[in-house]
Amino acid sequence: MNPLDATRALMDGLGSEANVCMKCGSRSIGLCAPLDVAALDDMSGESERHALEPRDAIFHQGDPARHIYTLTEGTARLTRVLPDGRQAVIGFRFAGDILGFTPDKEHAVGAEMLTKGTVCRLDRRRLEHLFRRYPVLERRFLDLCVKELAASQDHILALGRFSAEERVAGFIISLVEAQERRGRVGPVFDLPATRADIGEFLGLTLETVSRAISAFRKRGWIRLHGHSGIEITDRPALMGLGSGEGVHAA
Amino acid sequence: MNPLDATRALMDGLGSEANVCMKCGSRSIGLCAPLDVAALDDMSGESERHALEPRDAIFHQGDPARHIYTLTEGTARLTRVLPDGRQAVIGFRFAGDILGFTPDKEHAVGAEMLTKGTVCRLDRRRLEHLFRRYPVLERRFLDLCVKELAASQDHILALGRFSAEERVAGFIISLVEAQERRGRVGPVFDLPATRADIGEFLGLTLETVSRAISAFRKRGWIRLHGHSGIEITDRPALMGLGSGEGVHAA
DNA sequence: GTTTGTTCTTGATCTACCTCAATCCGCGGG
DNA sequence: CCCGCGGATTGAGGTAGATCAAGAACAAAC
Repeated sequence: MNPLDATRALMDGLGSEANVCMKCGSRSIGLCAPLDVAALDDMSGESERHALEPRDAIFHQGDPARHIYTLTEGTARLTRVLPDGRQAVIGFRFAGDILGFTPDKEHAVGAEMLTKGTVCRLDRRRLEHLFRRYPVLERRFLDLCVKELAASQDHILALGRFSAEERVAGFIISLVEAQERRGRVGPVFDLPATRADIGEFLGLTLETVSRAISAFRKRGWIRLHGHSGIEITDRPALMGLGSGEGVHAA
Repeated sequence: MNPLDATRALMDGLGSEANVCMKCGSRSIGLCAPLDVAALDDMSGESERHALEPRDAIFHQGDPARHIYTLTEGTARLTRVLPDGRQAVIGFRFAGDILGFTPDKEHAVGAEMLTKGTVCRLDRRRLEHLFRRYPVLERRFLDLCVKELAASQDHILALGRFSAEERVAGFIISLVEAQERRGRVGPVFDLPATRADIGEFLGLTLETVSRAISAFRKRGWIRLHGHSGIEITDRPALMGLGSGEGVHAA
């Protein structure tokens, strides 16, 4: 069921390699950022890397929450399904983000890859040991957690008070900023998700998302390159709309 | 401006009293829950208690975030205002909850009391020292943070996918559960907030909240006692609606 | 008990977004 | 090159909830 099980045999060798962590592209932004070389070496032995394809699940909603994951490459989607089948996208995650920490015994959300990528898997108990050995790691974890909480509050604000266009504009801006924080430059970037995914994230339908994007295009705020490529041509306009400046926007 | 400043003189004596923490009603549910007597004694010297009246601000959006607060008695509201004046209620907080932690230098949200109550104020830097002295405290803080993150995701789900009645039902249920976790029993409990506050929390107008509550009353799911008193007479019905069972609800 | 102000309720209308439906685009395979 | 299919776009009409407006219930002060 879980594709990680299927790929385990293939990847097991990698996990024990001495200095995988040293080569990790997310070393400078993820959980491990504050660790020194010795600690990273230690960490290599505790973690397993897994390569994943688009649409692969990292974990399912309801799975026992035995591991914590770091997304080291690629983009993932956090989803939650309701008893009656409705689905919501809780968030998107990028290289360096942590996935799967929960106070409960089971995952309340599911996580699936949107692109190819890799995750780094850590046993929850071993992480607790690591916390004891490297207090700076626990501090880092707490920081990331508080940051995520702040981001959640932004999203709550957007869902509760923003119009459709404001939400889409804010989403595009936050994506660009997330990419820039990870070193991506250049005017055109890729939407990692379909209109349907974006809609489920923003509490809108895919048609409404599409209409908002079309409106931005017609106003000359963005240019589209294929379905997923977006070039921002009027960033201030987009930012103004997406951050709640309301009708006073320039 | 900040009412804490105004009441400081009045309360300063209290803060230095040796064993305030021992008498603290929130000792068993708040941040300090895992601390032993010696640590609590230590903590007493680091924290200041403040009594607050309804509508008093604990801190304002934009204030420098120099302190962390524990709400020891009463109910508070977290709000956020947008550049154009729109306001959203990000959440409600009860005895034992922590307020005001943020990764930034300024508070991104404001916090105001809805009832009379008391808060316990801790300097952020001193808290870091305490973390070093009592690692169990940092662990506790992390736990509370992760729990809050899970609650935020629930709220995101509700705002994005729930109908007005579902949101109001879910809100009432979550309130009751929060009260019960704090020892409150009995069939009738008080809504801590006005219809307007509830609406701003749920992304609805006060009229829509009122209509939902009226609908529940007409269905015999609740009885009202004055404006804020609610007695739940059909809890399964409310829970079914409020947890996303959709049209299949019994 | 009356007054006064606040909060809540209920009704009528309006609108942003949803829903349903048709067409279009872009990309990979034959 | 053309086909086929999963997305994306665009249009037309419906609806949940917003908005505007009038009263009613409640609470606190006198």
